[in-house]
Amino acid sequence: MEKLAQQTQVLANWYRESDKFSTLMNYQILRAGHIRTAENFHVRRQSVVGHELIFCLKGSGFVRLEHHLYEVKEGCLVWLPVRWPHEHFPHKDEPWEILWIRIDSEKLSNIMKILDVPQNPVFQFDNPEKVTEIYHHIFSLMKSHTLVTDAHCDELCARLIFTLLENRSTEVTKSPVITHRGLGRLIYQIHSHYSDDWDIDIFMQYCQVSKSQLFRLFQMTFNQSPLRWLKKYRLSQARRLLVETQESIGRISGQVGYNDPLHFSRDFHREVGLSPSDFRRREQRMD
DNA sequence: TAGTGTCCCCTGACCCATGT
DNA sequence: ACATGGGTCAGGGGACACTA
Repeated sequence: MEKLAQQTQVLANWYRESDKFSTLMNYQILRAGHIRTAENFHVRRQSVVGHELIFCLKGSGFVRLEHHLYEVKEGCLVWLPVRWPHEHFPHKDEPWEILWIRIDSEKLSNIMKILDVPQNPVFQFDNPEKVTEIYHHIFSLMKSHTLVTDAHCDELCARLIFTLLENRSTEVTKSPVITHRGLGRLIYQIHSHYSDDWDIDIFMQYCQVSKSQLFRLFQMTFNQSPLRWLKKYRLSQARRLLVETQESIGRISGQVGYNDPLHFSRDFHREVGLSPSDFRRREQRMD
């Protein structure tokens, strides 16, 4: 089929100044719009205020954040913390049509961290129509600017954030149900003493099972092997310590159970995509 | 038949040395 | 602080056996 040369069509575009109404709300919508892109459409920015939530209505596109490139397919939403250097552009073969809003709120940085957006900014939905509906509802309200419409937009932003939290709750906040008594005992011990020297033999002793049974238990409960689970837990504690304290990387690596800071740095980089010091700098920049 | 244990082999994590 | 390469060995998982 012959491909027609297309131009980007801006189907809707709104801009809001911060004023006495908007500062009353939890979420301030700064910009919003609906764009049908051509293949040459490309946005590249160093830093702007707020967070952009881009929903891919049709086609597909890409976003780049912190040197990582993510594909965004039809029915997916990407959360872009636009204070960081970023870019987005459509797939050449099927340029995307997007609905987007740029919102700001002092709460968003924390919500973003809880949702693990820096590592995983793309959201997929079982029911994307629910998200589209929220965008269109916001757009219809953006046409007028009153205290009532602003309050309504605030409610819709909260609903959108709720949808994202709900969407990711299975990955982020759901604790696996631990039915095995020995495994429960082991997990409790690790949470209390995660910096101790743990190995498979000690795991087996706590659980009172053989090695293969231990692996099966971890696979069933956490969908990963015992030491991989331990490593992820230690690195999550390291992230917390890097943000909450000013301890050196070497000291933190020891506190979370690594004998070798180099080994810690390498694992951290693999898991987070940044070195521990870069991660700390970035988190401090966000506050 | 489901649950569990044993054996065995390959992979990759870890440690160390070295360099930037 | 971080990267890289090489040697070592524990982890991981498949195949099969055992047992209640």
